[in-house]
Amino acid sequence: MVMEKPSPLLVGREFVRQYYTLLNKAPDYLHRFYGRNSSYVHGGLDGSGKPEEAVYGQAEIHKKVMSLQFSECHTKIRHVDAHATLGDGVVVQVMGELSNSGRPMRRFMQTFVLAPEGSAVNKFYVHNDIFRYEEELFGDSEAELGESEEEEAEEEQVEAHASPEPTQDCSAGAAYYEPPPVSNGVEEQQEEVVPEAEPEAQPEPEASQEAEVELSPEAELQVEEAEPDVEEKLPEEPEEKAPTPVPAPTPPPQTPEPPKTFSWASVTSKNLPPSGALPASGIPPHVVKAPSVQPRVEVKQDAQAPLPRDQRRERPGFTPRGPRPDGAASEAQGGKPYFGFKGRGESEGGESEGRRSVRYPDSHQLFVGNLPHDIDEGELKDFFMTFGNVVEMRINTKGVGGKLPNFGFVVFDDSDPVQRILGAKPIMFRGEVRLNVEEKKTRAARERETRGTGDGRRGDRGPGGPRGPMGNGMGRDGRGPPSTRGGMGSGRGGGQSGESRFAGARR
DNA sequence: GTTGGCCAGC
Repeated sequence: MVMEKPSPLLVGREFVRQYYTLLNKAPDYLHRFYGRNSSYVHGGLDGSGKPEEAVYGQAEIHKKVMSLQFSECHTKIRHVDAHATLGDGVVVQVMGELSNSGRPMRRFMQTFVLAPEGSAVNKFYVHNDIFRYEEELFGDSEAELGESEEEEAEEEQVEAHASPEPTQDCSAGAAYYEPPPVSNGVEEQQEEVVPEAEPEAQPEPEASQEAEVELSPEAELQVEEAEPDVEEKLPEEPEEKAPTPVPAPTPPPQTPEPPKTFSWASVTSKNLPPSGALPASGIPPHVVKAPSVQPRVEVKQDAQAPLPRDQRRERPGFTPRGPRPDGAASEAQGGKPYFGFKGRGESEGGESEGRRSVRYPDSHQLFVGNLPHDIDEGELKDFFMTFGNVVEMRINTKGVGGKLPNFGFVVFDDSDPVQRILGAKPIMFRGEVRLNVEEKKTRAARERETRGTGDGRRGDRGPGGPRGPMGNGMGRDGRGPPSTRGGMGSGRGGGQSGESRFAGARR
């Protein structure tokens, strides 16, 4: 009842982020997103030039994925649409470009149907994944001009084999076609239709209207993985769902032990993502392309090993934990990275609710100066969402005497985006404004700088070179370390990439 | 032009 679910868009976006990150970093684990009856097709043409058919089931999907030999797969996401669909699922459509193995970017469109993973409210698995390269279908002929009948025919074919049975679940539901009692439809629309109008910027939860009723509350709690491993799987969803005649053929996880609810608390920040659109405005759409080389996805290790706590708090995404929930034990490696949100009604592991319990280390925060005066948080957030998951942000306009020195802080759930951004300077906003992005400094740090600049080097970066694995985020400010709980990421070596970049690069 | 807000104990 109480558990509010995140908006479809939010789900979609986070999923997209996780998916393409995994695709980049550990494609061999990609299959874990899928279930036993999932369908998967990833472009390609068969011998006769027809689009390839889908494969079904996690095992097959794994094979398929492996055969595709993803390597250093980079993705630029141009747009993400996500709608609530039957059976409490979410259908996600992604348009973007993908480059595999250093080959040139190719435009694609990909559609996912995320089905709820029965036991818990906000967990999903990929039930359908349909990926097509634009060029393969539009390729040589100008498809857009005349929709020749050939094409239509072709399309039909595709559908024909592409979905022997998975369609069932969806279409079956369609038969009923009852306007779902759920409020989804509503919020859904709001989000899309009125992206900008959202009251997101407000830190105050009150700002909510129908739409974000569900989000704002949990926005406050950053539960992260502060909570124990225990995932509470609710026996069933108290959610009011449509009569779903055929829920989902087999949300595989009938097993009483879902791998682990990945807490996406971080995702649900106080700001609602205004729209699914990425700032195609004028920026380098670095989008989801995974950060640095460091395979931060320790997935590799093995599915069973308990994750060190600090790893878990990084990105609540992959780290597949348990054995496969779906009983299809034979298939490749264990569990699937179901991804999910942690509704506030859900397992908080006894956390204090409504309170943000985690402070983000400076290394996750980015100071952004030289903001246009008319900017609003939604816009800025959208802008930075292309680099990573923006968890919090604030635009500060403590104008001095009428002038508005516009600056703000963007908080990511990880330090990688910050490093990437710093490494990607200059950051152009709206194609014309050069944002002054810097690692957030604390006053102490700045003072130290201003006076103590003894050597040319801007102090405090590890004397041993630009590599201090934990030079970031640990008690730099002399105000005490972020505390056991807040001190995240320090264990992970990744993300220090652009370091040398911003040393000394300030104004 | 410019680096928030902030919890909290020996």
